[in-house]
Amino acid sequence: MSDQFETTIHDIAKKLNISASTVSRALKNNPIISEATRKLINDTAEEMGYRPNTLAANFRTKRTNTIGVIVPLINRHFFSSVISGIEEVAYKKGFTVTISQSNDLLEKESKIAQTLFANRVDGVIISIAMETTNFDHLKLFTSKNIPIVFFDRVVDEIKSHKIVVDDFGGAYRATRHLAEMGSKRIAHIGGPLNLNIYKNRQAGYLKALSDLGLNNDESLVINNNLTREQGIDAVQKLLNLSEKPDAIFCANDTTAQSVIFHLKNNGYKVPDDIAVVGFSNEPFSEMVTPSISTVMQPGFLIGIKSADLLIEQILNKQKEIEFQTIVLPTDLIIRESSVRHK
Amino acid sequence: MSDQFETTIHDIAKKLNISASTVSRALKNNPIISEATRKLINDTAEEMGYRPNTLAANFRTKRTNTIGVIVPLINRHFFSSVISGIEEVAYKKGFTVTISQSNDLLEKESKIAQTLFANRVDGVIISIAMETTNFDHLKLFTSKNIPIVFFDRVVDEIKSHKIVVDDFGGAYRATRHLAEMGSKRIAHIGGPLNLNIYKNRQAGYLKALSDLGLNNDESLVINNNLTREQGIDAVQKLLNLSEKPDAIFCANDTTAQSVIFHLKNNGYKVPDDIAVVGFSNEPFSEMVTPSISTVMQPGFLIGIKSADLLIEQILNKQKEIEFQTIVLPTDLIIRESSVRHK
DNA sequence: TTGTATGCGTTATCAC
DNA sequence: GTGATAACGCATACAA
Repeated sequence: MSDQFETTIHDIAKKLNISASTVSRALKNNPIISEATRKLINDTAEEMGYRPNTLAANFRTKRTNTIGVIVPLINRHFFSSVISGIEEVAYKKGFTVTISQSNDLLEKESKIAQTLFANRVDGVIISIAMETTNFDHLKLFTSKNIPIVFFDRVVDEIKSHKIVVDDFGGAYRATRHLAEMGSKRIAHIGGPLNLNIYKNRQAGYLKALSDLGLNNDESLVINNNLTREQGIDAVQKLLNLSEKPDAIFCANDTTAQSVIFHLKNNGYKVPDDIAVVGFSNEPFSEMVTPSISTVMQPGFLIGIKSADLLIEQILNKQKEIEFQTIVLPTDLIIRESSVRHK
Repeated sequence: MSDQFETTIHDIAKKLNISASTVSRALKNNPIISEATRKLINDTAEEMGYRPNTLAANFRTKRTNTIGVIVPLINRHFFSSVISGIEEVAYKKGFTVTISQSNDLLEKESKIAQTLFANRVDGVIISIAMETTNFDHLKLFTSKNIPIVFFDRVVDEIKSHKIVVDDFGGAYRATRHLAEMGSKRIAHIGGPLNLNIYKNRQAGYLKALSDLGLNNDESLVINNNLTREQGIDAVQKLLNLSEKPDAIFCANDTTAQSVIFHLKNNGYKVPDDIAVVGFSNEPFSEMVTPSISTVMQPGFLIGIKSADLLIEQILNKQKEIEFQTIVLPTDLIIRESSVRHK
């Protein structure tokens, strides 16, 4: 019941009448140790039930082989996909992943950062909270030369690797697609513009409109936090316009779904009366009726790339690094909610 | 650019001409230290930019304030909800959460367990992989008196706290509900029976049938791994029967969705020809058409409870604990896929 | 190829 | 209340 005795490298050394350093080297497969002694040591270690004390090693080396991940909310498909990708890479490379959620609150994000810092994570992967506009808590890491990789919601002010998706291009193609389906008055329900992702989606939408020669009517653009309730409010506002839209490009799928729901409830046909495109390709979007056209973001791949870049940086800390911003492609997935039958 | 100098308690001690032990005590708010010196020390610490070295403390105390979580797949709504709950509690109580996914593979689960063990996590929360039938890798923890809490997919062989939901009751109510909607031949697509959750769901189904006086036709029960593809195979088998079912109770929502999809494609009306109920209340189930009747499991609450129990155990390690199995209620959510209009 | 000596920063034990 | 000292288990610079 009580914690047992633990064998250390010293115990092994004593038993074999060799030094602890040799044991230490042998166990880490240091090539300087002869094959014979290595084998002897490994066998004895196993026989004695030796288990390395990671805590001691971490303490000694000042490294933890741990990477910290901060996301707004674990329980969101996009983020859990990213985490899944991070975890996969990290696991393969012998890193442990510590995950925290900011709940989109700056204060919590800041506390988490301090905890991770105190726990000496070797690096951080983060998508910042909606609230976050001050980045002092992240400068903790950069000031100590601890690498950060941003994804999705990135911070321009901090020099680091960044992984984003082509929000602009995705939004641009979505908007053009709506036009190609015969829409003339294309509305947009967007997110908070302090976040680049939403700014870029909106920019893509606007650029498409101007390229298409459609006049940009400001009453057709509504920005909110993209919740289900706000989606309903927004679409109702659009329906109250004297000139209603004939298409709506929503900056996420949740909004698209609530928009479609509200339209159907009010006797509008989707896509025939009003076509809808969302963003993110949440799992539900292909399952609902009508299935939702949307823009796919490769969450799992983002996770893979983020972890790859971070770990590379951790392992090559001395090197001067040229920071890159990787833009992963988005894909327009055309489904029922935007394809007119007439 | 290079890692800076770090102030230690010795630096503070030297500056104040006191001993390091006093500094250590003061910084940990040990009441034995006088208010005056405590304040002096705290102020000096701040002034000198002191930050505690968690690694050293962990090493010394053999504790990490970290709890390890192992789930089959992070990127599944139920599991990410649980994780979300765990993270919330852990964060409040000053614990860090390390998350790994087994991908439902015993080998990976086992390696993860060893890593967590080597990293000296203070406790583990786990839902075991579908494959897992041997538990040696988990006995690692119990043998060293490191607490484990199981949730969802629990292990009878290991003594510990367990959090499950009332699978039996949920399945029972789902089946009765299908009967109340006029179904006479109720089929069941279940999961692997080495997992209690699926065994219990199946038992609830069977008990309901017997209570209802419906004869239990073995050809109406199919067990598989509940993937989308296997769901389609299973429902096709059921449709090939000379006496087809008029209702199907599926052990998860993914299967329910693929079953409904296949039924619609083959000209069957859901629920009128064949009613369907799923299990888990995945987010998509209320959004699809027809919306899926299902059994709700309180994922977030499971996370909260698991973390509460685990942390309590960690903090009271000396006490003999009476292990409990907490059964959280499930709720039948009735939607379109099971409500007949005639 | 192996051994010796030392230190990492903290906490625990004992003494005062 | 405070101080002196000894670990904790490992890794590494240096010596041989």
